[in-house]
Parts: sequence; C-alpha cells; structure tokens
Amino acid sequence: MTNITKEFDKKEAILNATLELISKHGFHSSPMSEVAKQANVAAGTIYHYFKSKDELICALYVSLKERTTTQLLKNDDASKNYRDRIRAFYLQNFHYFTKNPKEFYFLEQFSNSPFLQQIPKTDLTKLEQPIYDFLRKAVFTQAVRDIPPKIMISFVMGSVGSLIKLQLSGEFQLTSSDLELAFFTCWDGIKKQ
Amino acid sequence: MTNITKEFDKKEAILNATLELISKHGFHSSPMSEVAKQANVAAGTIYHYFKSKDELICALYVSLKERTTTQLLKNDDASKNYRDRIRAFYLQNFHYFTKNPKEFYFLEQFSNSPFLQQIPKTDLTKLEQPIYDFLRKAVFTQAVRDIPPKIMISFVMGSVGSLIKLQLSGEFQLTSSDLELAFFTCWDGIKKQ
Amino acid sequence: MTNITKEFDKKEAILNATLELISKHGFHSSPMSEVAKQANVAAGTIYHYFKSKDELICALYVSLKERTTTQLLKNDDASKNYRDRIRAFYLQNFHYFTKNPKEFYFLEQFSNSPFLQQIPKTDLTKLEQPIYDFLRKAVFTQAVRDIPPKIMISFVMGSVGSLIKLQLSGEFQLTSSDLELAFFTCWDGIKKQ
Amino acid sequence: MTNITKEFDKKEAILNATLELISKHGFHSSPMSEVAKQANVAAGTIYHYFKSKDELICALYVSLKERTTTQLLKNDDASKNYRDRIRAFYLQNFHYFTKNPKEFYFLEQFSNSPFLQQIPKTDLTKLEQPIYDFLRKAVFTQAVRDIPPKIMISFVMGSVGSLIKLQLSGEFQLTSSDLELAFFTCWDGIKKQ
DNA sequence: AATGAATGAGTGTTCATTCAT
DNA sequence: CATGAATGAACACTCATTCAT
Repeated sequence: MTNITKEFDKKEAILNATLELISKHGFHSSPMSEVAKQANVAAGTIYHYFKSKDELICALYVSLKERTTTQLLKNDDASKNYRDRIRAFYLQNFHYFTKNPKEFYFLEQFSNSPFLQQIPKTDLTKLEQPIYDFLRKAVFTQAVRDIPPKIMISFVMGSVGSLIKLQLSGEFQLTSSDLELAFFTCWDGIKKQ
Repeated sequence: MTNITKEFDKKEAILNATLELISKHGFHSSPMSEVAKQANVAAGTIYHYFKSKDELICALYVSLKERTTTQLLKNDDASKNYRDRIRAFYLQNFHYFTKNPKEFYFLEQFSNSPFLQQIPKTDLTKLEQPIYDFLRKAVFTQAVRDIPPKIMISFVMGSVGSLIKLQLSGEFQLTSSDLELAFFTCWDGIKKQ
Repeated sequence: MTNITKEFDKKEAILNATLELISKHGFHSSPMSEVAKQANVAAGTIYHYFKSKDELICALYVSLKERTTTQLLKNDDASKNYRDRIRAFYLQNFHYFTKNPKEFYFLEQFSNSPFLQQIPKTDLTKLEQPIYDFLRKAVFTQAVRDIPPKIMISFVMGSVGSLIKLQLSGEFQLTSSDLELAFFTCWDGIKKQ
Repeated sequence: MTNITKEFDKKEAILNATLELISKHGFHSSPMSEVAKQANVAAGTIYHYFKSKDELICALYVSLKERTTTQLLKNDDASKNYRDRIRAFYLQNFHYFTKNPKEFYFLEQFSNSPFLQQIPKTDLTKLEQPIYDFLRKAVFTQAVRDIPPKIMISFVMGSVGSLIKLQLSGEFQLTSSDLELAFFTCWDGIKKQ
C-alpha cells in the first residue's frame, strides 16, 4: 500500500510540476530537468512513468480534461430546466477556471498547439462527450434554439472561454452582475427564439 | 528602390517562413535554421532584422495583428446599421481566417502562450483599438445591449473564434446557412432586447 | 569511493584539458568542444561541473593559483634566515614555472586579461595571502629594506616572473650561475642597505 | 592630400578603436563589428587596411610598441651618468603607462598571448632594440653590474612593469617617494656592487 | 523503483569575412 | 574607396533521454 501510494504520489507530483511549469513558462522553457526538480524526483524517474516528454504532456492534457469536465458538470441538476442548468454550467465554468488559472492556461496552450494532433480523435471525442451530451440534449429536447449541436457548443464554450481570459488578463474585473449579464447575452442568443 | 525592395523582401520572407513553420509545428520545433532555409536566407541574416527568436516571433505577431485587424474591418460601411455592420464583421472574420488558417493558428498559439506578456500592454491596446472602437461605439450609440464593451467584444470574438476553430478542425463543415444561423445566435445575444 | 574518484577524475580532466588548450592557444581558439574532446567527455558534461566557459576558466585560475602558491612556498624553512628563505623562494619560483610552463602561460594570460575582474577582490586577496604574508614578515622583522610590502612583493615577483618569461621564450638559456646572479641582483635591491 | 589624410585618419581610427576595445574587453569580446562602430567606419572598410583581425591586432601591437619605445626613451640624455639615465627611464616608464593604461593593458595582453608568436622574431628584436641597446650599453660600459644584458633588461622591465600593474590595480597608490624608493630598490640591485 | 551523471544531437546566436553596389 | 547587407561556419550552451548503480 505504501508503495502504491508512493508511486501514485510520484506520478501525481510529476504531473503537477508539469502543469505548474508549462502554465507559467510554456512548453519550451519547461525542461524535464526543471520538472524533475519541481516534483522532487530524479530526472530519470519521470521516464518510469512517461515514455517521453510529449507523452507526459499529452497525459497531463487527458488527465486535466477529464478532471475539469467532471468539475464543470458536477453541479448539474437534471431536475431543473435547461436555462438554469446551462446557467449553472456557464457560471461554474467561469468560476472553476478563474480559481484554477494554471489549468486554464495549460489547456488553452495545449489545444492551440500542434500537440493536440497527437491525441487520437476518438479519445478527444470521448473526453468532450459529457459536455457534448449535455448541450446536445438541450438542443434535441428543443429547450434551446435549433442549431447544430457542434455550433451550439462552440458558441457557448467560446464565449465563456473568452470571458475567462478577460478576467484572468487582469484588465477587467467582472462583478457578479457583469457575469449575470454575460450569461444573459449568451442565453438570449441560444434560447428558443 | 531595388535595395529597399530587396530588404523588404528578405524581412518579409523571414516573417512568412516563421508563420509557415510555427503555425504548423509550434514555437518549439521551429528552429531558426529551418526558418532560414524556408526563407532562403542564411541563418545569420535573420539576426540583421531581428535581435532574437523571441523578437522575431513578437514582431510577427504585431505585424499579423495589424494586418488582420485591417482585413476584418475593411468592408465596414458606416452608413449601414449596426446589425449589418456587425454581421459583415462576423462573416468577414470567419472567412478571412478560414481562408488564412496559418495566421489563425499562429495568432491563437501566440495569444495563449507566455509570449504575449512580452508585448507591452500599451502596444496591445493600440493593436486592438480599431475593433474595440468599432464595437464600443455600437454599445454607446445604444445599437446593442447595454453591456461593458470589453465583455461585448470578448463575447463576440470568443464565439466567432470558436466557430473558426470548429471549421478548421475539419470535424464540421459549416454551410453558409449554418454560418448565418451562428450569426443570429450571436446577434440575438447582443442586440437590444 | 569509485564514484568520488570518477567524478573527481572527470572534473580534473576538464580542468587539465582547459589548461592544456588555453596555455597553447589562448582563450579564444579554445572552444568548449575541443576541451571536451581533450578531456574525453561529452560537451554537455562540462556543464555539469561548470556553469559556463567563463566560470570554468575562473575555476581553473583559482585552482592553479592555490596549487602554485603552495608549491612556491613548500620548501620554506622558517628556521633559516630571510636571505636564504627568499633565495629558496626565488629559485623555486623559477624552477617550478620553467618546469610547468602551461601553468605559467595560463596564469599570465589570465591575470593580464579582463577575466581577472571576475574574481572577487576578497578571493584574490586570500589567494595571494601566503606569499604576501611571507614577504611582509620579512619587511616587518626588518630582515629586508623598509619599503611598503606591496611594493616589495611587486618588485620580487615582477623580476622573477620576467626571468621565467625570458627562459621560456627560448631566446636565452639561463645557467645556474646566471640564476644565482639574478637572485643577487634582486637581493641586493631588497636587502637592508 | 585630403584623401591621404582621410585614409590616414581612417586607419588610425581603426587602430584606436581596436586599442580601446581590446584593452577593456580582451581579444574575445572585441568583434570587428564593434571596432567598426567605434571607429565610425563600415565593417568592410577595416579589410581595406588590414587583411584580417589577426593582422589588425598584430599591426596595433607593432605600432604601439614603436610608439611606446620612443616615448620611454624620449627624455634620455646621453650626457648624464647611467644612474640618472636609468632613473629617468624607470620613472618615465611608470608615468607613461600609468597615464596610458589602455596601451599598457593591450601590450600586456598581447605579449602574454599566443598572438606574440605571429610576430617574426626579427621584428620583435627590432622593436626591442632601442631599449636593449640602452641597457646593454650600461652593462658594457661597466656602469652597472656585470650581468648578461638580457637578464638585466628582464629584471628592470619586470620590476617596473609589476609596479605599474600595482598602481593600475588601484589597490595601492604610489606616492612619489614610494616611486623613488622603488627605483632605489631596482638600482641597488643592478648597480656595480 | 529510483537515481542523477553522462551523453551528444540540436539550438540560438555570434562574428570574421565577402562582395555587389 | 567605402559601404553594410549577407553569409555560414563555428561557437557556447541546452536538454530530452539513457543507463550503470
């Protein structure tokens, strides 16, 4: 048990160190030796858990994507109407990432980089499935505007992602009523007209 | 004149080569030696025009940002109403970047990377000024919903950017009616309610 | 023990290689790649032991300075009179460096170069302390002419250094009686008049 | 005439710039491009006057050596006795170089570097001839101790050179009586005993 | 499993030198 | 004569990865 825990700790420590460094310094400027230092392990140890730097980075992406997806939907209450459910999702999205900027920065960097192509399409689909299902169902149950689900998702995620960037950039501090207003703007676009 | 043209050509060739490589392979995996090869110049020549790799990349960002900003607004017709003007901007945005994916990929990578912090805030403000002015005026003239301009811009740019990514990802080909629908979704969110 | 020896050997090998090359070819014309080759290590290995080329060169200077200072005084016999002690020091100086010309060439090059300024003053003082103490005591005990010790040291070291250069230049082979004569010349200058 | 003057000026400017840079930064860290900038000429222009960097550096050495040799002997008065003539030479040596530290630093760096080997032996001999002759004659006329002239010169030049270094190092400011004392020390060593 | 010294290919950059103008 | 853009070999240094311990 101790060993398993230790191993777990070590792998986790490496992933955390990678997140820490890449979110701050980018893929380049995050050498494995620094990751090792930050994780308090030897450089060689990383290669017990990950075949290469690329694989480490991709593993971190997958792991974060799973975690954040769960987090974004964790307050979802299927008994409520879609307006409230989407509102909760929208606000949770904003709050989770503004409270966890490292994860946001890493995910943004990754998904805008050629690294993304290293993740098999099927894996990507699976990772995005929960959110995709959530919003697609809203479309299919005619709770929102009749529009291809992919476009709907793209619209919602793009607008809230952009809002998070605005907040994290520090050039504009959103109040809770700003946030409410932002949600209205989104909702008024996607609701059944 | 010949000299000016030549110099211009060489600097331009380096910038183009950088765009080509980084949009495809990322900042890492785009060594200066490859940039030189692609631009048909000697490695050392790059350093006549740019002090370092970082500066080259930043210069490319500024140059692209200026060009694309102009492009996005080039069809703007102040005599029309804001709905039509914003629609034209929205569609032009989509068309320009889906036709110039390299520029889109580069700009996305750059603005999600720590490189962005190397651009002075004042320069960034200046670069975004035209689009900021355009949309802010829409708010101030009460042509659209009364919402902080920064949030409005973030909303519009985020949603269209996300749409461009969807199209470029290849997983969904938007028809022109899809696009029209997407604009409605955006417009219905931001119009005066 | 094996590890310690090995590590010691490698660091030592790098320092020796550096001495070899710089004494022969100067700071420029002694690339790190050549140092690596000469030391039978990989180029990168040098950077395990030294942060940069400058630091390697400075470390070599300090190490040589310590070693040679010890060597120059190793035959000193405090029970003898100062004339004999200084004579022994003078001759030992000549013999040590004419037998170890690489060390002489390196030290001369270094201490006449801007590199010297990279060594903190306090470190320099400490390195020169043993010889300074030796000659200063000769002044203070009134064994030699009453003259500021710094000037005395400068005089003695300058004259013997110059003699070593003459010998190493190959344009004049000093016999042992030449050497004795040279010491007389020095001694007659510094002795109590 | 204008052209000749100009050319002269330019060559001189290049030599001065080289002296300036190398005395301060060493051979390495004195790139030709900097020399050109400092001399207010184009990089290519240097190659009209000097075949290569090495040749430029050697030419500077020869030129400085000629100039300084003349300077060191310029106050020599053959009508005086050798004690006074050597004293004048000794003091002039000290004063000239403490007032022209760049020349001292350059000459020291050069003559302790492998560059020296690029100067043909015969040229070196010729350059040192005036001083050699001066001191050799003192030996031959039995004005000073009977000692091989080479050793005598080496002794005198070494001791005064070392004194100059002491002064320029800033760690000891010699008063004029210190200087006088230093000369006594030298003279008492070389005078007829 | 874990280490971290060692590797060496590869990187960004420099700089002596050339040559078209 | 003079320029300075252009060259590209060479340099200092980095860093993902390996492997003996």
